[in-house]
Amino acid sequence: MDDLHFASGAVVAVLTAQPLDGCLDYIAPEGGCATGDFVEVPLGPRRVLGVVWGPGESGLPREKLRRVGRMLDAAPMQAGLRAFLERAAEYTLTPLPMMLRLATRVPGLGSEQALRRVYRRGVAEPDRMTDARARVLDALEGWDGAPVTQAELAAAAGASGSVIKGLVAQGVLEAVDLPRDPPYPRLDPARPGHPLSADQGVAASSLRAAVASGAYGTTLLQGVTGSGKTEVYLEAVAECLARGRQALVLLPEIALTAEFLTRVEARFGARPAEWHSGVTMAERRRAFAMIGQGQAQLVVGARSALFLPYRELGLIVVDEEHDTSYKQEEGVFYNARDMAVLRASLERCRVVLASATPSLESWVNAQSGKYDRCVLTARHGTAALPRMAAIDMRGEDLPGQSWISPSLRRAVAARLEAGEQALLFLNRRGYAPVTLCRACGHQVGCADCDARMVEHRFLKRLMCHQCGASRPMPEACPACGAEGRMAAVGPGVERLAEEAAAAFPDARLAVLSSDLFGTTRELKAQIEAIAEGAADIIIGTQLVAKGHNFPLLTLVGVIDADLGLQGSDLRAAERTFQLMRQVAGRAGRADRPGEALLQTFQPEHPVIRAILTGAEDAFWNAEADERRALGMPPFGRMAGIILSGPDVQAVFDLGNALARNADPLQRIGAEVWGPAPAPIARIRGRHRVRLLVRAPRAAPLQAALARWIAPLKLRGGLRLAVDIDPQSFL
DNA sequence: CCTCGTTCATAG
DNA sequence: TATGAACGAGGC
Repeated sequence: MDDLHFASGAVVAVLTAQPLDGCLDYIAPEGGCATGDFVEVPLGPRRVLGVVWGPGESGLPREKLRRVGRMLDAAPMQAGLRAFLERAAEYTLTPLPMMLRLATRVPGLGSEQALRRVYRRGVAEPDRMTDARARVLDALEGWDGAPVTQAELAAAAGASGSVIKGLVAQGVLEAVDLPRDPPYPRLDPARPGHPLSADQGVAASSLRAAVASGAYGTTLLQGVTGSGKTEVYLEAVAECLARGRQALVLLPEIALTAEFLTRVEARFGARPAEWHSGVTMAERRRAFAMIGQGQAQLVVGARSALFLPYRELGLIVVDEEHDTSYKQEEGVFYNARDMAVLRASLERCRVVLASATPSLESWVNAQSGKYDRCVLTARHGTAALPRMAAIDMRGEDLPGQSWISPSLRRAVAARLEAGEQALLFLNRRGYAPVTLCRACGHQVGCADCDARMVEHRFLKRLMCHQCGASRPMPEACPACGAEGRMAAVGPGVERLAEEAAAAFPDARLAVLSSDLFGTTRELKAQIEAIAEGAADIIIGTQLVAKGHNFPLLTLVGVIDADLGLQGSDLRAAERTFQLMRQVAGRAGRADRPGEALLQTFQPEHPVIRAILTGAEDAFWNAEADERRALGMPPFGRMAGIILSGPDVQAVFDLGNALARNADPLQRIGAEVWGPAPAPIARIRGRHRVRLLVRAPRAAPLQAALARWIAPLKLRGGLRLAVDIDPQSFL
């Protein structure tokens, strides 16, 4: 994408962030403009933000065009980012203006750079030295030349602002106006890092070499839990910074950034820029501006950080690359891991995908040689990998309404005796997954969707885990009216906690489930307390699998290891494998290997076997083969199903039906990303809703849709189009 | 006949 | 998205 300059009066296409289909043509302003310039353009009665995108393209007669309003004070959008937005829009079947919106979501873009007044020592001497004046000058001395505002200086000196004013009037102090957003402190890549093990050293130097080559490439950094992946990729970051290019580290959860920032500070001597939904408006504005000026060397952020205007990006790290939170399923649908690869390929930049349990796509790409691969086998700082074993539930004598097998119970008791911590893992929130009436057999379902309601006893409510609806726990059956006959069926973590409390009355229990904590801060505090030994038994859902360390933990018991294997979900096996390995990896400490026990009814199931033996390659091979047999390439292409019609309700009904009842699509190997909650566009009177599908070739997808949709009766002039991405960048 | 609320097309 | 035009219901 070349940068073009347009003379005043030329016709240019301007991309706005308005919900249109594409660019609009305008007349270039006095003094001309260039591609990438941020401008303000008239749109109807409004003035909106836009970016000059290229030469005019509509062919409309000149007299119908309006003139670009004014140039905005922001670094022009570079060709790399513009190309990225275009390719990403194509790939995710998103209108380009919506992509621009992702890249311009920052307050005050284009408004005058605000100033702040700071003070430094002037040439004059004070006419009289008073106590307060001396304190001010002392405080200024102690500030070491860094910019200091009046309020800061007054507070440090314990004097009022008028003392400072007085000194300024005499020329003892000098006021200077600096931009409000200060650059980020320099990171020092030359500082010595953590000492690396032999394994880590090999991986680190290969990543350093890859970054140094200054070319696009992707490396899968695969390392078991505790093998020290972070130290290794921080070496790649160091290499990138040393070469004067910017680095981006993506993390799946905001909760993990605080700890990571501390590690960066320890490694490079200062804190990097941060970008995620929890960052304040002022800090966002600063980060956006500094990244655009190349004054932020390292950015740590969530997936949206991919759309920032880096000056010279040299490295993107996607940590925990298998994590499903990288999938954005609202508004613009994308997977940040894929978009990282796309952006890097357009910026001659390196990508590092780090995970203990890579996604199938990444594994296949590494296997086929498309990605390089670095493997860390040894654990760092911990004894050894946990010992894995199955508890065959067919041979366990377990009374009804209880779920902790005698074998597991003995193992937990032994750990408690030794003063160690145990984790009971059940990936099911709430008290019981099913609530039914013993009088008529009715199962309480959700009124808004087709899922069953889950009892949450702490909250005394029924909740729908699919759509979030909730209602008070009913006394009487909603179907037959029988009083007091509602029964809980099956276990959730809350019920498991009840059982554990009865079985181990002297143990201190802690339940970790995402719905039990109001704020991330409360959750963090609880996790820290547990890590320091405030609980003997932890009972948790998949929350505990996500990157938090429990150094005292030596036993993990999985209550229902088969849970994720039911259903026709294409990724069921992959997800179960990842989850089990991640949870098991929590067990073990420096002086003592851990143990993981999986309760299962099918110990011979290939997924369970793979989890137990750690035969990952064989497992991934089998998975890849299975998808090939479905006619699906190991990683699919994106396809969009676009529903369009004048009746918005009809469009949504069908969109939801497609997303929720996606079996026919899954059977042909397509992974469906649910419909956007709002129409993506309303064009020429027709609403459009789009589902995104990672799919096999177009033909089977189209055939499956036709078979499926035909009997659904398209209400209200509904139309359906299937749009298959013509190429894949991977 | 006027006012209010809602729906709908439209933007260069 | 945000605006204004168009329309219909209801009040005076």
